[in-house]
Amino acid sequence: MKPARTRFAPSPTGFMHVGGVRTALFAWLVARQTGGQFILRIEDTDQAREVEGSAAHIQKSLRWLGIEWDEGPDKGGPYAPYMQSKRLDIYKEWAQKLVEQGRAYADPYSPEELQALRDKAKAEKRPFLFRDHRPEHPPAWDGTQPLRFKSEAREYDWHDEVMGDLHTGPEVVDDFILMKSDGFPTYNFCHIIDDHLMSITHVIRSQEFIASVPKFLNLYDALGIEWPIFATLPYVMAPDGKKKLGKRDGAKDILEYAKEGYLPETMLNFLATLGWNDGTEQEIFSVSELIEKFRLDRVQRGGACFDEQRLLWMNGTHIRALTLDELYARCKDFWPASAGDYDDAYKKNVLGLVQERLKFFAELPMLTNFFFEDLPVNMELIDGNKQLKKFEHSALKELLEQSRTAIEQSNFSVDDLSTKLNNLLEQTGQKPGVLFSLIRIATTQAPASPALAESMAVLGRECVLRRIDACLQKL
RNA sequence: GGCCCCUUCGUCUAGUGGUCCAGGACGUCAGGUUCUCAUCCUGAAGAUCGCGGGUUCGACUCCCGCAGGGGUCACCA
Repeated sequence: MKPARTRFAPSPTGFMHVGGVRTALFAWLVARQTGGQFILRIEDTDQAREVEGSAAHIQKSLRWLGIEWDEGPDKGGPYAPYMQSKRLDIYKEWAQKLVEQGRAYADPYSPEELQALRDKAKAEKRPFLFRDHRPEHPPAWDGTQPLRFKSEAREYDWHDEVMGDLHTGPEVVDDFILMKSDGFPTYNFCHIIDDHLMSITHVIRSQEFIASVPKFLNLYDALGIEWPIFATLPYVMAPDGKKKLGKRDGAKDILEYAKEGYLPETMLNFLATLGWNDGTEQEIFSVSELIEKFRLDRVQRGGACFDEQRLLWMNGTHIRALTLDELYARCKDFWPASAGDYDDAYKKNVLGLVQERLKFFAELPMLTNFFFEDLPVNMELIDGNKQLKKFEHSALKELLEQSRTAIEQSNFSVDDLSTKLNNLLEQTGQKPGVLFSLIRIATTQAPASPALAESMAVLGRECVLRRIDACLQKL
């Protein structure tokens, strides 16, 4: 496969959510898979909508995900600059070329006049086409009027890597604005110039642009630019499945997932398999597998719902696949405050016990706090336990005292604790459901915890006995 | 409204004429793994393949129509 040059070209109007990330991901995968380049280009041509700091935020998001770009505003490259607001002269030059060729003209209408024409067409129930209202003698373009493309009404056939073979009639090709009256180009114009100048081979973008492609094709032809390969991605849908996932439907800033302790490889795996599969039954893909196996022509044409449940499961799966050392390094910012004084070895032991229970790192404090601090004795845990509530407190106290004696004699290795615990079962004649529940609650004071012997081994003799004593006092 | 796209279990999907009275995964439910939670394992429920016509010996798969959903028709991208 020839090296592809793909790009992600966001406009800096806010944070990145999963839809944008998926578009970037697919473009990046194509570039990496073919040994080509992935370019980041900031499309900041709408001054009114621009949000301060959002270009930096987008870059931060991509970096967290590991979607690295080869050329971009911060690192430059052979086709710099990579920010459209810094390329205004280039667009002006190309616009001038079109004017000279008679393929662009100054738009003399005021917004009100234009609106009146549109309203009239609508009232008469016929489609509005600007090219039906071209001025006979347009004024010379001086840069203060919008500049329009003089389109050529014709039908188009083209291929889209995702959507297949597409066709439209001449009615969708119309004169559109190339340069706005503020001197900035429109997306419709400058993305074509930039993609050409930057030698972009694949234009990978989301669905909202598909209806405009014939217009773009007409412009490519007028400019004498060869068509790139098109790939149109369907939307990521809101959970209701009806409309595309937007901020109102809970589309979160992708960095929120970082804060909650989702792994970037989870996000990549999840987003890639949301609307794409390799034809096998594989669900979990590493990033390198994704790079190897991804194919644009296996991307679904219909939108796919964003399913948080599946994301949660997938993150747990990726967490479990990590070695303990990797996991430890990744979740270092998520420990409960009470863990502060404990050393790495202890925390690693704790982590080993909760690894298979962790779905996302923000759960770490809830899952591990009792390893770092003595929780207050909570009689509810005993009185509400379906095995223990049948017993009188005095009977439980006796049982726990007996247990303490046995546990005290252990060397606190997991094996020895298990042996002692098993002996205790015989001595007392109790079922594990009773005896182990009692000891587990006494030593953790947590509604849920890892296996008993393992937990006690990590907590250590002093701590276990102290907690049992505290519990005995309340019984 | 014109044009374009889409339509298989609740969700993500496999499936390119017979191997599909439709397979996998998430989720749900049940059982098992000496206590809880989780993991893991096993099992169950869950899709008349949007609807209606064709073509064919045979259609989820091909053709036509319809319906529903989505997108687009900006000096936004």
